[in-house]
Amino acid sequence: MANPKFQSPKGVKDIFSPESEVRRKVLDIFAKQARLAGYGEIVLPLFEDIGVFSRVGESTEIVQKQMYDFQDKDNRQMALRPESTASVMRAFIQHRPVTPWKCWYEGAHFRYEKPQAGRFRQFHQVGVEVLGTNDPAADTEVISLAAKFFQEIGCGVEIVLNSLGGVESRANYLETLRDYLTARNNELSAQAQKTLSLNPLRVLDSKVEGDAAIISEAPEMKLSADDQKHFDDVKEKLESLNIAYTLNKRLVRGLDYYTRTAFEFIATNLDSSQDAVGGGGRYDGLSELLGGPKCAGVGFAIGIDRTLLALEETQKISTNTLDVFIAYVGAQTEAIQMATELRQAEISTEFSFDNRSLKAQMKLADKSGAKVALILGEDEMKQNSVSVIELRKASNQSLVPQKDLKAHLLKLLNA
RNA sequence: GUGAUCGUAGCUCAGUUUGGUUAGAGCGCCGGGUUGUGAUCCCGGAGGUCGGGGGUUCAAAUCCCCUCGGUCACCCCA
Repeated sequence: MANPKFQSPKGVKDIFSPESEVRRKVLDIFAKQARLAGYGEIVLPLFEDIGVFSRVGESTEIVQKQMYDFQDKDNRQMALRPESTASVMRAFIQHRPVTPWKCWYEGAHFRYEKPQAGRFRQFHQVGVEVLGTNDPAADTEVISLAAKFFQEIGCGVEIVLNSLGGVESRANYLETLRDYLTARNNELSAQAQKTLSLNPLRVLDSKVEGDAAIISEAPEMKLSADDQKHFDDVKEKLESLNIAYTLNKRLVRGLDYYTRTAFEFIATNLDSSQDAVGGGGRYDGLSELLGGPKCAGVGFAIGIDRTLLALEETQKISTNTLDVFIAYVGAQTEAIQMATELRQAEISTEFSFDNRSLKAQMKLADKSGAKVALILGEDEMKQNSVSVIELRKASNQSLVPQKDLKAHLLKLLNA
């Protein structure tokens, strides 16, 4: 990094090929899986009125200190989206699509945080939401869709599952827990005390050793009969699909709006503290929070940057390589024409600029990874033909009439 | 937000402890090794105001301060 006058902002990165190629592939696989399950894409704004997000998680860190907010020229308080569920909900309330409504999305999200392994200020998420049903089958479908995605891209994940109770039992439990923890406040770590004032549920997630005893003695969430039945149903259906999961009563999630089913996807080969590659759950009270009708919902979000990080170790996804490299001697125009024709036939083709020496061009051809090099020089032009060299095989060169070139190449490339 | 650590060619780094002639290596890049042929090999070349700013000194990549950025942990989360 010499002395560039400008560089990318803190916590934000440029992604070059071939890394970007892998990423594209992963995104395509997600889109395909979502469509296969009948989800339609929703393209949302990257920023919203700040209220859309702040309403939804007043006590969360995401809203309290990680919001990338700004004032526009009309003095409106806006925020770059830190997540998309709230945006989806806002769009739903605004346009009222027929329910049950299933959508998927993909795009950049922003959180004003100190960057770290697997954590950036701009990061890419994909996700789905199902609105207008509390059928446990929806929970299961959503989880199995994510599981299928991870399987397709070859990323090992552990599915962690919990139930946070319905809107009412969750609220009741929150009170019980708050009372209990407040009573023992002075025994808690300073960190936990701070968390307690924000969200008692998340104290259960404390990793401070001294808090362990207090946490283990804490009253447990009692699911109502309905909530328990719902949860059992979700589990049963997951089992019927052979989707393995582990239960964890401590799983709480970062946003406050979750109710009933909550889940997380933990990358098995990521040992950094940022090993959650995705998460989601049910949010049956969210619509009302944003001034909408009563409307149940369930969904998840998956962090693509982190997923890619987890994938790096396994390198399961291969990127495309070039098919043909055209080297030319005094025939640049013909080379361009030929490249255009081959591309038309969906043969990926490249040639070099700047009229370089044949030797230089052959070196480029080799480095480009092309399977075949073509030479278009005076001799070939005279005979209306092209020299075809199979780069990955021991010296294998032949002269092919230009009219037969396409067919010849297709045969070589498909062999 | 708290803390640690790093920042020298496009990349990976040496040199910083014990300040001192034109700042090095490997890889990569460009060119050449006779007429139009890739890996390998040989030869040559380009490329750095040592992240930026200030200070100490006869002298700073090397010491001090500030700042920006990277990395990592805590917090939290995707």
